[in-house]
Amino acid sequence: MTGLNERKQKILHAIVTDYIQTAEPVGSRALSRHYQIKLSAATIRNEMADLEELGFVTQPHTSAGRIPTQQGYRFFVDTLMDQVALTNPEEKYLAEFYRQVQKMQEIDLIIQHTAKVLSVMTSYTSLILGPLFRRSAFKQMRIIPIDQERALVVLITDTGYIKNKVITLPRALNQEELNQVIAYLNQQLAGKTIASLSAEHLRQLRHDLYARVDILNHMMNMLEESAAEGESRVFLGGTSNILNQPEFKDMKKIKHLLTLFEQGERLTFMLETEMEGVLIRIGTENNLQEMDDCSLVTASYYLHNRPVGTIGVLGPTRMEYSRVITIIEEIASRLNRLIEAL
Amino acid sequence: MTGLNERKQKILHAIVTDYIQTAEPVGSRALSRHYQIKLSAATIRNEMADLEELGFVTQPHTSAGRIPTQQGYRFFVDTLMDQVALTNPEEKYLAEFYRQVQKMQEIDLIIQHTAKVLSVMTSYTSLILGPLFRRSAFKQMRIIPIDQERALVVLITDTGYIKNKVITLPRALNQEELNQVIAYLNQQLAGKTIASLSAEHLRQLRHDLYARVDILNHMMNMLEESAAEGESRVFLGGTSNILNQPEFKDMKKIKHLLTLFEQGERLTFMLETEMEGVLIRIGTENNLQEMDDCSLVTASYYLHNRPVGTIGVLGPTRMEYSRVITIIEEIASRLNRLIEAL
DNA sequence: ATTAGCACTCACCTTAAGAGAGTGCTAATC
DNA sequence: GATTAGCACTCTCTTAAGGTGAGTGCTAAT
Repeated sequence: MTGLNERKQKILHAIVTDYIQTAEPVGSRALSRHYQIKLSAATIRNEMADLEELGFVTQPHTSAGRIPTQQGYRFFVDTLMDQVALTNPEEKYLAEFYRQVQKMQEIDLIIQHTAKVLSVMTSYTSLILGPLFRRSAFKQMRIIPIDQERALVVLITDTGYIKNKVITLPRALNQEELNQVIAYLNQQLAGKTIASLSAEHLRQLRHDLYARVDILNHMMNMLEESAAEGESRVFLGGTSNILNQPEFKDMKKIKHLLTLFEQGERLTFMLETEMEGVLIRIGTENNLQEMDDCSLVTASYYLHNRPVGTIGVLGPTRMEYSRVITIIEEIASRLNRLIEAL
Repeated sequence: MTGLNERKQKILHAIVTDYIQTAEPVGSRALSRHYQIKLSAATIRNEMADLEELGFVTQPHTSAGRIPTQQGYRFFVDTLMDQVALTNPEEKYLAEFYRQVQKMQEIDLIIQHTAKVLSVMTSYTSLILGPLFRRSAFKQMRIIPIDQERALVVLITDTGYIKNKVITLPRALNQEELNQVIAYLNQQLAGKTIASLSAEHLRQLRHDLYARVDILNHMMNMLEESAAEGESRVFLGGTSNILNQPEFKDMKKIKHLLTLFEQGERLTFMLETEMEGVLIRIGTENNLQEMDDCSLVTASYYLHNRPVGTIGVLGPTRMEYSRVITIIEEIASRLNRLIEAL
C-alpha cells in the first residue's frame, strides 16, 4: 500500500512542503527547479501522475499543478516529515513568557495565557481543554454559608482547578453540622480522582452519613453534575488567525468555524483524549463537517502521569505540521511542569 | 440645525427604515411607491438632495439611491425612531428562558446564558461586562490553607461574583492567625464596595492589624489587583453573527472585529459606563477604529440601584435600533431581578 | 410648490479575447 | 529501459468592451 519508492516520496515531500508554504498548486517545473530533485519536469510529471493515481495528490483542475490530498498529508505526517527545532528567539521568548506565567497561581490564568502564546507562535487558532474535573483528584473541600438557605462549596483539586458551586441547603444548618460533613468528605475523598468515585463508593458515603443524607445529596449532586459532560472549559486563542488562511476566504467556512468555536461542548468533545504524545487529525479524520478542511494537532498535559487536559492547534489541512508539533510539545511540557507545581 | 421640517423627517425616517431592512441604497421611486408619502419621486428627489446637503444621507455613487450617514442614524435614533414592543412569542421565549436561568446560582452562568439569548434574539453580537469587582460590595471572605506556603482566598460579593485567588503566604501561619485576620476583615469590610476603600481606609486597616501586616499586605494586594483594570470579565455571544451582515463581507473588517473581540481589556473599556438607561453609540462615536462601521447599544444592570455591569449589543450602524433597544431593556431588567436575588 | 419628462451617470453583468501556467503525450536521446 | 525535449492542449485569470437598469439632476409644464 505504502509502496512509494524513494523518488516518489521525495517528490511528494516536495509537493507538500511547497504547498504548505505557498498555498498554490505545485507544478512539475517548479519542483525540478527549486528542490533537490535532479530530474526533468517531464519525469516529475510522470511521477506526479502516478502519485495522483495512488491518491496522494490531486489537481484542482486539469491544467493546474498538484495539491496534496488528505491521504497525502497523512503519509507526509506519518513518514516524510522532518523534525524541526525551535529557533533560538522562539526558545527565549517562551522561556521568558513562562517565567511570567509561573507567577500566576491560578490554573485558569495559566491556561488562558498558554492559549494565547500557542496561537501567537503558531499563527493558528489554539484550543485548550482545561483540567478535566473528573480526572482531577480531590485536595480539599470547604463550605461557606452565604445566607440561611444557601452555601458556597469550594472544591480544590490537585490540578489547581478551583470549583465554586452555590448550593441551596435543604434546611437551615449550623456550621457545626456542615463542618462534620465536610470533614468526613475530605477525609474520605482526599487524593481520589472524581472519575474513580464508583457508585458503590457513593452508596457507602451515603450510608455513613445517613444522618445528613440531605446535605450530602446536594453535595453529591454537585459533584456529579460537575463530573458530567456538561462542564466545558475550553479556552481559545487567536480565533481571528483563521482569517489569514487563504483556504478560509469563503465566508461560509469561516461562519461554520466561528459557530463551532461558540459551542463549548463540541470543542470539548473534539479535545478529549487520553492519547500519549502528539495526536494529529487531518480533515475528515476529525469527524466533524466543519473541520473537513482543517487539521487539529493535540497533545495531552499531565499531572503525575495522569492526563488531565489537552492543548491543541487548529489550522487548515495545509498546516505547518512539523513546526506546530515542535511548539505544541514544548508548550505542553512547560504546562506540565507548571501544573505539577500547583 | 435640526431644522428638519416634518416632510423631511418623514422621508429620512423612510430612508433609514428601508435601508436598515434591505442594506440597499434607497431611491426616490421606491419611497414614493411604498411608504405613505404622497409625493412624486421628483419632489422626494429634491428633498433628498437637501437632506444630503444637510449631512443626513449620502450616495455611494452619483447615480445610486441614498443611504443614511452617521448623523442620519443619530437623528433617527434621537428623534424619529418608533418604539416597538416584544412580540408575544419573544416574550414567552424570554420568560421560559429565564425561568431556567433562575435556577443557576452562579453569576457567571447567568451572564453567559444572557449573552447567548441576547445574541440569539437580536441576531447581532452581544457583549456583557460581568459585575465589576470594584463596584461590588463585600459579603464575606474566607481563607483556605492549601499547603504550607499557599492559601486560597475566597471572596464573595453581593453581586454574586465569587473571586478565588491563591496567595503565597509570607510565612507559615496557623489557622488561628488566619482566622483572626479574616474575621477582622470581614467585620470591617462587610457591605462596603471595593471602590469605596480609600487609601485612608486601607492605612487604618494596616495599622489595626500591624501584628499581621505581612498577611494583610498580601490580601490587600490581591484586592487592589482585582479592583484594578486588569481584570476583564467580558462575555461574548453570537460572535459569528457579524458574518451575516453584508457590510462585513470584507475580510479585513471581520478580522479587525474578531481581533477586537480577543482583547478583553478594550472590550471592558468600551462597556464601562455608569449611564442610566440605554446608551447608543453609532460608528465613530465609539472612538475605536474597528468600530467605525458598528453601533453599540448598551444598558447597565443594577444591584440596589448601583450600576454594577453592562450588557450590550454590537451590530452594523445599519442596526435595528428600536428592536434592539426593546430587547436589551427587557433583558437588562430581567438580569437586574436575578441579581437582586443572588 | 409640485410633477412629468429626459438626458446622463455609474455599478454590475455578460461576453470575448489574450496571457500564462501547467499538463499529457510522443518521439528523440542517454 | 529510463529520461527528456517538444508541442498541442486545457483551464484559470485578467482585462476590456458593450449592454442593462436603477437612479439622479435639471428643466419646463402644471
